[in-house]
Amino acid sequence: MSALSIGRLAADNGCKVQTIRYYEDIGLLPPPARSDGNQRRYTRAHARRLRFILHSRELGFSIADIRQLLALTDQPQQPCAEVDELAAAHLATVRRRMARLQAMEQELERMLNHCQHGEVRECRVIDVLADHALCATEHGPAQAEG
Amino acid sequence: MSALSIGRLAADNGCKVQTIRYYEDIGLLPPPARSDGNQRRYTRAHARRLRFILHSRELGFSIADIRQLLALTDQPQQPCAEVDELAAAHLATVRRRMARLQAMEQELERMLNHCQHGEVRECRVIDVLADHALCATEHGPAQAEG
DNA sequence: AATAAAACCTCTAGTCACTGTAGGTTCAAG
DNA sequence: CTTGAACCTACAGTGACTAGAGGTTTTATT
Repeated sequence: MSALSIGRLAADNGCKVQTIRYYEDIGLLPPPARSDGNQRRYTRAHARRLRFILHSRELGFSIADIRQLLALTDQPQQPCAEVDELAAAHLATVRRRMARLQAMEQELERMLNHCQHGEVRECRVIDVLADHALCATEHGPAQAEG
Repeated sequence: MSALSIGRLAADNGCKVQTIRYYEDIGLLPPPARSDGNQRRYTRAHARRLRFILHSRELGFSIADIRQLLALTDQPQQPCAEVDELAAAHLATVRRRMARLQAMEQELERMLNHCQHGEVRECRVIDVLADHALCATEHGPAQAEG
């Protein structure tokens, strides 16, 4: 009878104790049994589910996506088209982010290369930041989750 | 004599009215003069500063970075080494994020390519999410600001 | 068995960079 | 002079955690 404490579960899987409690709060991890003193005691099923969540997060899936993916795993005999769609949509998002970062990278490189390392008054970095017309690319707005 | 309303300033520069008020709140934009009826009236200097902020944000600089950059522009006769350092550090951050996104991209591609489009029970996407050992790369944790 | 330290508990607030809403006031056009 | 758009302040919410306060339980050592 594996009865993991929350600290053990966290250490085993490389996350913080608070993160596990958070996933329980938002309903991603089912509430585990409790000890006589009200401390959480996890089974291997919990550990599996936690690993799924953590790994999906590492691959950039949102909590909302993961919620859906977990729901789909509870329907093992259904076709996996929905899973694939979710993953494909996420892949597209990742690619959009990469494109934006690439545009940023190019502009940052460009401005650093043009800087003469003199005074701030004549600094190319400052000039470019002050005027988008000096940019070579159309870089969109910044955005979250890399 | 140019006396821009907040709505005009926002429209001219492609941001939201609230964003401008927010930048004032946190001390990035100086409080402008007010009309008799207490509405904000901006000068071209405000517009310039706002564009600097917005453009820096587009290039992925944090508000903290921008605060520093703005402080440096107020010292035009100083050497621009600090500016360059900030930009270089940011470039490094951008590259780290790109590398992480690239790892994600590879794994997502791989799992989608291996999926047989059968049932969830045997879906490669689900399998990989459940077990990091099935990954080809060491992809670190996700993270913010793309 | 007693003690002390480490780990656990709940609850709340903070992070970042905004965005949205409520409830009220002012401005510009007709 | 009226209407409606734009403005005002103040506060709550977003995502995905993270950190802290203040108190309880477990575990290890003596």
